[in-house]
Amino acid sequence: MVDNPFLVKMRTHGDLDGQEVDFVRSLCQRRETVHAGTELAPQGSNPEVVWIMLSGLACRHKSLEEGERQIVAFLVPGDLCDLQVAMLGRMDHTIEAMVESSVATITVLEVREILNCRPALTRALLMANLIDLATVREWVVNNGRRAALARVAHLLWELYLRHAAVGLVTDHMYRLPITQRDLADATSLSNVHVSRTLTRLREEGVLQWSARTVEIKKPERLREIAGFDPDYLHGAGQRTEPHGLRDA
Amino acid sequence: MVDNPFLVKMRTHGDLDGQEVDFVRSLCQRRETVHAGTELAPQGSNPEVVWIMLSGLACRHKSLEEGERQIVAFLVPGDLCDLQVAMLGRMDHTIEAMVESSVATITVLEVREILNCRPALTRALLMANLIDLATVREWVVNNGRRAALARVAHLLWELYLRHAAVGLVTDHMYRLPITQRDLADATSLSNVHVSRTLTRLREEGVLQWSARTVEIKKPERLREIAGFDPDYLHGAGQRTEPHGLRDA
DNA sequence: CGCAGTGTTGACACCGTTCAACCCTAGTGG
DNA sequence: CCACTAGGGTTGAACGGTGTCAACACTGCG
Repeated sequence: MVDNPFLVKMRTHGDLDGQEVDFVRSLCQRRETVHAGTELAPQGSNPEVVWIMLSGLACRHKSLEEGERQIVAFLVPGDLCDLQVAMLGRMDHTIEAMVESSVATITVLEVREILNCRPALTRALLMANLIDLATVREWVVNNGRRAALARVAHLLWELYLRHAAVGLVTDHMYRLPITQRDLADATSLSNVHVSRTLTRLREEGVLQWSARTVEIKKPERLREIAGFDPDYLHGAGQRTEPHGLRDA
Repeated sequence: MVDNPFLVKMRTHGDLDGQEVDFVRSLCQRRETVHAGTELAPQGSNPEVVWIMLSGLACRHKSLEEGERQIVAFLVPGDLCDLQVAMLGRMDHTIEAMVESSVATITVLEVREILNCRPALTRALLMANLIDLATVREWVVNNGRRAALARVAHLLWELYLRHAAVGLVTDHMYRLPITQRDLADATSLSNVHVSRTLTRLREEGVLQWSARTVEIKKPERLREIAGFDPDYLHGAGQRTEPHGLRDA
């Protein structure tokens, strides 16, 4: 099993001392397993806790009339959701687990304690928040201005980097246990066109996606097709070529 | 002249006492006038201050190859930019004034002071941040899943509500001193198609846009065309029908 | 007056959608 | 062990919304 992905992420956003590392570990004690389809935070609800993804995959999505929906973010292990909403708002979208996932819950009180007494950790949380914001902005650009091929490539490359950043890439492969329809809902394409687009990427030997696992075969080419500029990840994707980050 | 729009906005996000009101006013003392086209924060820069828009209009945008660009947010009076970036990051996009604008600058030190000593104001800032985030997400939905007519309608209605929330709507009119190309860059459409779409809205008598001023003639119809759900503004757009909010 | 930027309109092309048929696989139950 | 089913993926054909290109109109300004 890899190390706690949330801890890994917090460490990349700032140097935590031993005490703070212990504190982060203790935060992730209260765990819960949710199965695929569970709505952690339905639209309209008032969450009283903040979730930390420890394993699995979740997404934020908004649905419009007629069953159409748009996914506006993926939550991978290490991500945490809705610091602000838990403190002062109502969900304007839904957070849903896409596969069986393990999450830790921390209370608003614990969050306040962090903000008051843990400057290094606070800084790391702010950084994570900044990256989340930048990522949504990049999605506007991606879904708005790039053609289907680049768009799908961009998303799969982003997810590759984000998984790599928390040690979840092995031999250029990461798990992506979602359907093409989910990918379509994230890229604002139709499921049919996502299928065609993936076929093209596969035929060009850029990547494989089977058994719920994405394998990047030509990283450089994929990045090029995607027109990817990693700035928006603010360093979280710097280990673009993870070397032997195996489970251990 | 209307009241300080930043103060108006902070007050809608929490009850500030007299002392805090004074403090907010004092924050907006150090003003600066920037002309159209000024890049307040170019991509790649490390801002050391936080801006507050007092008048005018600005946008965040990212450009791709070949001069294409995507606007990812508009900044109207009362908005403030980049709390987090000023504290810990580099700009991954550009903030640019679209017309001559008046901005106040506050230093990172002052921000820290607020976070440490002004709980009500801190709360209001967090709320503003939450709404900014929710707004970008809504843009993903808007640009990704709605047809051109609804998309343009949605954006113009959003801007209507946001101007109303800071007292900048009079007789269902607000100033929007931008070009159709700007609108196209925000909605991920071409300028030509924006032109056609606006013509349709005009022909249906829903709105007018001339002399850099948008006049909403059939609010209910516009909302309907847009498929607008105001949830994401978290109450900031509740005064949907401002009654005689005249300059005074 | 001339110019440049902006907006409008028409013709046409194209990317992506929709609809439909079909395949493949995993899971279920007999 | 096989038959059946359901969901997901693939492929083809036709349609349509939006982009592109181009010409022209309008406006404000030097």
